[in-house]
Amino acid sequence: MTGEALKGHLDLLLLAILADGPAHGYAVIESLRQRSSGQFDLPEGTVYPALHRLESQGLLGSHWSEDSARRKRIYRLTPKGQQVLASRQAEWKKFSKAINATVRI
Amino acid sequence: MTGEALKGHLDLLLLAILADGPAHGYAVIESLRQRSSGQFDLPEGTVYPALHRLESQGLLGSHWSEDSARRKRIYRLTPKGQQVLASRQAEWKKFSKAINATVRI
DNA sequence: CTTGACGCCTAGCGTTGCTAGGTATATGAT
DNA sequence: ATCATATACCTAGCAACGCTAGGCGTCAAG
Repeated sequence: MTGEALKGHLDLLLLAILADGPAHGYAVIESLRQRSSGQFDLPEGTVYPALHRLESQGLLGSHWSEDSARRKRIYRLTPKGQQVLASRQAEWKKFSKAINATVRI
Repeated sequence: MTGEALKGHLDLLLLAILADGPAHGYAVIESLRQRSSGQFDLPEGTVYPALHRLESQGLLGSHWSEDSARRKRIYRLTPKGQQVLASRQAEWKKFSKAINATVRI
């Protein structure tokens, strides 16, 4: 359903989800689905590598939760991640405005 | 400036430009730049292959203009291209709404 | 005891925008 | 005359990224 449209915008989505508080990968996928009313129903093979990428870039931190029998890797936004989120939001606004202006919607 | 954000949305832009009438590749690039106020300043290596792809998909037709000394390949929207443009526009609206809902803008 | 939800992972694929290079004509400045 | 710039086209190959498809393991319900 999404085609290739998501490319380059997934980071914004993940950072925005985690700006509401720490969460593990599977929960992120559910939040994505709920907030978008089912539009973003992303496979794990999309989300997990993206989270790893964001962590390797220093935008996310993670730790393994111990209180549950099922292992969960909890991600949280770093200060750098918050800054990048803000700039990604601004970029998205400019981008979508530019698309609308070009397509004349 | 665009990063990878454009991926999957270029077709929409090109179809929308050509919906205003036939044009050659170089003119399409200029229209893109003007309509987006400079945001979409795309290299030829991006636009020309994309036009070829759209033509091979039957969304565009083309012919070589003879009246000018400089050769120009004039592209025009096919009926199929108009249909696809309409659905791409609808997809873009849904997509941008879903992003805004997820990011909470 | 098997199905399904939960929860994680990664190798490799396909698409796509872009870089970098090439060709050629017209125009304006030096 | 010559050189730079704008116009106008092209393509091989690169890099990024979302996704498929597979795997591993826990837990609850039927």
